[in-house]
Amino acid sequence: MKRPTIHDVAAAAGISRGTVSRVLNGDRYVSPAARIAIERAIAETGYVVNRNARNLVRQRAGSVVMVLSEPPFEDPNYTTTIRTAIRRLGERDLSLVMMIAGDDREREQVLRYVRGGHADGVFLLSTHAGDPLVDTLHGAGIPVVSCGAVIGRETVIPYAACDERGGARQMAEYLVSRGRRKIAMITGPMDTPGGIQRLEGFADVLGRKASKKLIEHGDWTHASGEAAMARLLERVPDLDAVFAASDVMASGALHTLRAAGRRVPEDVAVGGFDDSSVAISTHPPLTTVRQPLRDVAQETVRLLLALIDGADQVDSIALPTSLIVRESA
Amino acid sequence: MKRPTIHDVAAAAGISRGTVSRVLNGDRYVSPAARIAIERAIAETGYVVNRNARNLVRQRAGSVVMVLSEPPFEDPNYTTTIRTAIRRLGERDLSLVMMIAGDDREREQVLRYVRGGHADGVFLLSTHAGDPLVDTLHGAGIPVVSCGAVIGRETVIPYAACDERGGARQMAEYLVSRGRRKIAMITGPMDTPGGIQRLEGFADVLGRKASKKLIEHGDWTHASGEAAMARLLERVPDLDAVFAASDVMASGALHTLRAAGRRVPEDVAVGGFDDSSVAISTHPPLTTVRQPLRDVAQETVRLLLALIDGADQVDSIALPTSLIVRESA
DNA sequence: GGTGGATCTGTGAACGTTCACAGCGTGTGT
DNA sequence: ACACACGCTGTGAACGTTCACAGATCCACC
Repeated sequence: MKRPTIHDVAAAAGISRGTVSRVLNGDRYVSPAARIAIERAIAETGYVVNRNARNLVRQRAGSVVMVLSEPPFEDPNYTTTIRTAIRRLGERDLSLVMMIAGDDREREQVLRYVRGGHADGVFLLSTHAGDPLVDTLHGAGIPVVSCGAVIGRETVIPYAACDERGGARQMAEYLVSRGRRKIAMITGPMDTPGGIQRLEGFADVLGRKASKKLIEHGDWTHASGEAAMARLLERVPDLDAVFAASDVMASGALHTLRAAGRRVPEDVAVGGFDDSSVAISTHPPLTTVRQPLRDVAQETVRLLLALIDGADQVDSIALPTSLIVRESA
Repeated sequence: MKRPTIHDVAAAAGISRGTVSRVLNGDRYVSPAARIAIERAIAETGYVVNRNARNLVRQRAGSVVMVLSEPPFEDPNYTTTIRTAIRRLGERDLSLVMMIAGDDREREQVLRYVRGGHADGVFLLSTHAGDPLVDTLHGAGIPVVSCGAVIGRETVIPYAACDERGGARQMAEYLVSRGRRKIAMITGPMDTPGGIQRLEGFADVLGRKASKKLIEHGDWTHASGEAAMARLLERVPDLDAVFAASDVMASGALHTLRAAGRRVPEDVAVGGFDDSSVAISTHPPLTTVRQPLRDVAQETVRLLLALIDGADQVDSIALPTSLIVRESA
């Protein structure tokens, strides 16, 4: 009934526990005979190392905590990121613990968890500008990385992200190349990298044609896309294209455009961002910008592992996006 | 630099570590004076209990593992479920470890993890019929629950789920009540509860009108919805309604219908299931069945906690769904 | 044949808790 | 006056590892 310990394995193999520990940890200096005997004993007894004991003596946690921030925008990307992170961390025998840092109580909980040494590293996801947790965690002396830049802390928290600005440029250039003259934009919240940098990329291409009149801000939701589109139409009735900083907001814009009697893409071209599941469910399907989500997650983990392994500095990285042309533009 | 231990707290408070441990764990039999002194010492030193040491001696893990199954269907529901689970488990100071069980290697990893005593319970998510992990985990003697029934193991693995069958009945009844006569269905995979039970609910209402001709199977994807709809149209050109077992498949059906020149809902009414983010991004927005996702996750956790606390049996539970009427039907 | 370096093994201590036990006052009932 | 329960406290052992150290064996080289 009781789980076998290293002593049981040692006894079964007729060898001391020190040597068992050595083969467990892949030390050299173990005779082939001992190794074989021990491996057989491990198989026979069904022994599995007790992580609590190991981590206790090693003063490590054996896990990484992924911190999600509220509010819970419907982000279909989370799943991919989580899966990828689990995979990569698993290869190093690190488990992934999930935590939420929505309110102060939860932030406190995360901090206690990390301060208590229960995690070897922190993986931030969708943390927004000014989140107090960022500095406290970094101050706690534990490796912290972010999937997507943390606005205002780009130099202190290493991150992997897609090239937001470049992706927006791709879309803007495409719209221009299709002969659109009055191109509006619905941005994300201006305290997120996706909000800020996608607008920058848009402005890069449109130059002074990207006037205030043609810019509206949303909050990533469908409803905010609808509303922003309505304001744009009222202000600039003759616009002939709109670039929404997310597919979900683009689908909101689509609804407003349809209600206003505009045809897409004939009258107004619509561009999205993310290539999420909604991109193919709209009518017409969205031309959008795809993020290399898997690679981004993978690189984020790589940075974190490097930090955990003792690197005192790592370089943030931006991965290229690709334009997915469908029927909306 | 070193983290303070219980000894440091004891020294700072001038009391033995036994008493410190007692206040840490909320024992009675601690004098008010001692309690105050210790609480101050804890605050002063910034002490946080070392979970590895605690769990080692208690022979517990202090965490629950949530097992995701492949393949990675775009399921926007995951995020809600994960968040809710984290919240509820956090209240009990249990952390949530995520694992993937897609291939044999990963299943082996999960098993080793659980067998090694690294988890106090297992939370299954979207496990499909015949997954070998289910029996092995259950056989390992660890509490296992599932969010959504595990087909073929309904009696052995307790679960919380939405009332799939009832939800499908709601939709079918609604379509009938709106005067639809030839109602088709696009089901999910028949080795999932959503696939099987939503079809059952449909059949409950339609009776022998639910002929083979009017049933097509999909695999939850957009593409499969498109294809199934095409087959249905070819076989039964005069159908006047279709119920897809997921919003994503419904959006695929919508595309096929539009391509075939059918108007929705005038010619063909379309119903979905899930009320996911795609439901409002389609044109027209989907009439669909909403699952009480948060409650389902919450109940699943409740079952698991009961099991962990020693209950030797708990009752599975199905929560009521609600019909969300939009424009597609 | 002695010295010294590999290679391999066993042992004791440590990691930071909890828990059972024993001990000690203090009051209460007989 | 005695026993006894009650409230509270300190101590030693245990949990299952790893790690540093010391020792043993073997071989090669001078």
